[in-house]
Amino acid sequence: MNIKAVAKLANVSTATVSRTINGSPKVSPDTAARVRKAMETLNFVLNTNARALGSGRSNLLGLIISDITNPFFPELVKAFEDIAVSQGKEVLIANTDYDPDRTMHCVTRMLQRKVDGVAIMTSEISEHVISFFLKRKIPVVFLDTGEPAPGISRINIDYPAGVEMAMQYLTQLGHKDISFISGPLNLNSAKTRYQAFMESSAREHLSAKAEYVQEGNHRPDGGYRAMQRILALEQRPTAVLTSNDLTAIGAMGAIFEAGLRIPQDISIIGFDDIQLSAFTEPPLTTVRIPHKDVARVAIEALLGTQDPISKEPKDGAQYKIQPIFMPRRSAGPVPGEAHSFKRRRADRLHA
Amino acid sequence: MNIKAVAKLANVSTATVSRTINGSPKVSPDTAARVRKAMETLNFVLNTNARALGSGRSNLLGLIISDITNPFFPELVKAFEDIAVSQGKEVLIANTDYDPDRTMHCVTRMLQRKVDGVAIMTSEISEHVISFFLKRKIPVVFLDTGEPAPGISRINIDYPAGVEMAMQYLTQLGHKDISFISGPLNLNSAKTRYQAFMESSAREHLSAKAEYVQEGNHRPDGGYRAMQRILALEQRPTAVLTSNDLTAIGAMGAIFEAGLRIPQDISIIGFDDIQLSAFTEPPLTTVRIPHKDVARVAIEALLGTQDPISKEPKDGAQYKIQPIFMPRRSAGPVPGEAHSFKRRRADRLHA
DNA sequence: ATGGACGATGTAACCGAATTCACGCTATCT
DNA sequence: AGATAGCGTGAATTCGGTTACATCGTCCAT
Repeated sequence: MNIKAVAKLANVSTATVSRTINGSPKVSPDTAARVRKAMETLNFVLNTNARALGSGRSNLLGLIISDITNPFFPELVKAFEDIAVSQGKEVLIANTDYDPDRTMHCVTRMLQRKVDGVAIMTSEISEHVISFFLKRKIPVVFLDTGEPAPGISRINIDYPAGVEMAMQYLTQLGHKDISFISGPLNLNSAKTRYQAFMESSAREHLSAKAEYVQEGNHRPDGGYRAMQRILALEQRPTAVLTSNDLTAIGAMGAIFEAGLRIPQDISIIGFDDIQLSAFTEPPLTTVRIPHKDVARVAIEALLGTQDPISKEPKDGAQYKIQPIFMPRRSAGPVPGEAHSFKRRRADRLHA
Repeated sequence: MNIKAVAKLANVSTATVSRTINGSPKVSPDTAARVRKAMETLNFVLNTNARALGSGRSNLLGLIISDITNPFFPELVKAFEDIAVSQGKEVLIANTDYDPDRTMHCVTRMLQRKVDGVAIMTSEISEHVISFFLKRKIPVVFLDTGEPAPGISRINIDYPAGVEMAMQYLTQLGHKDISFISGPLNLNSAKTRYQAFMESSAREHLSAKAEYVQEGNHRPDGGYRAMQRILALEQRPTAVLTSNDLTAIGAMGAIFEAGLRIPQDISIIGFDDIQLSAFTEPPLTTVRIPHKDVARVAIEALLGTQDPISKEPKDGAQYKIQPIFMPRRSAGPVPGEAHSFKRRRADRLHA
């Protein structure tokens, strides 16, 4: 069941078999046919390990994410994988669970498997780790982190713009007291969004009380608990912005349990736009991160990143991705004021 | 940056380096230390491909799922990965997207990478595919499919029991007209649940009208549309059972949009118990598939499946996993009847 | 003293492909 | 006819580890 057996059966050398497998043009059509038939009858399966070893190329793209349990990531993974496969690449997924030890383990795995490139979609990677890849001339693309640096492509989601859209929407609906539920603030990604909120908040001259910002954990239970704390505040905000949809959904649970209505009593806006957000009750108004674009750009950065001639990594390109505001029904006019606010009907299916 | 360089620096043979890496007991402690220091200073990273090729073992466990976008699977993946890593194995994930072509592609990937075992968590694999693994003496464990066969371990979720629990719960609340939203009925997994529903329905002598069963697609939008069809029925059912939580959440959207209340006007029960189900409004009553148990048993089956002496696969063990009924708030008494039904309060956090 | 057992290490074959280089054959040009 | 180019093919090397087997002391029992 190896190339040698195929070669013997087809009465050619192993080199010819290898060439046939790889679609080399310098194999005559009938030889190729003979080889293919031999592979067929032997049920031949290529050994990827041997191929990678022999050729020095693995055909693998690494994808490091923080938490596969957060629906945003599977959606991203799927998009990434679809594109990668269409380019003849495979994907190696690793998740860090926000844990530095595990992160290091993920990086090691990528290195060990000799990936052709890595997309790092978690910001919890200390910068010095990058050098591991750079030293080996492995293209890297980062989502959403840190300073520009030579040789590193970065995809930046324009969080400030996203937050601004949400804030604009809310202020236009008359909201002045807007709360924020952040992710765990020891994470860079969470800090970025938090800062965007603070800046926008200041720009709009809103009351940015310290207790208006509560820390969640990017998961529903964190949003639930954070919202409970917010609801217990003396001066309750009329709107809440959350750092991701999961948090928002958890927060909605707490709001309902307090006997309040969304959006009549309190408005809420999420971030990410996961599939389910269109199906909550009410459907969640959110800021979509266009994950397909992210995936597309990431792969483009990875595969286009090597100068085809010198094989040296090109200088890292910087990409900026614009979030898209998705008005649904969880955010409405501030209570007690008459605003024209149209309820939308069929907004669940056409996301 | 290969073993040879390390060997030279540490002044030993490559064999000794290899032994050190693999923790062989027959390396003297100080030699091992010397080798390790050499690896350190050279920033040595093992080449997994070469290792796999040389040793014939890949240390990889394959995991084939149908749709990474359905939150049930990431939860399963995570559990599986956690356990695998604790056993020193890595996980290779592949998803079929319910697509036969892609399924074949997944199987090929597993074969090519020479996995040490495969957990097939999608039922959309034609039985003949198994022979690919069996022929190569690769342990296989199936979730939830087909007939017992020698050499194949199977994990069977007791769907009939799960459906029965839900049905019992509903009938005790007075429901007689119970609808079912199935998965795509061309899939085995969906058919299994559908049949369980039909049998249970018959057992309870319920009106199993044909139009009470509507086909979804395992995703929210399918549940939404299916529910719209059900709501348009002349005699509307008072309760709906769905084939998974995603479907249930979609269906809830349709119910709310029709101006109905859950559970006062209509009860709904899901299947799976994904994280989010505790945070919908109302929290979703569902039948939990204990995914951690599934993962644990799967790995146990895979790793324990080879006779340690003969290296022949042992006869496939059969495991049965009992679902767990999770009463929350989306199912209540049949409308118009007085039933004692206690609303639960803090059921979101303690899933 | 001697043979054997054992522990630590080295030597070299091997895993299954990819790839370089050489070679033979045919077709074309002068 | 002889030089030349090109195409299809094969032999042999290489990739980076693992591992069976060989080697060499050392220590102990006889």
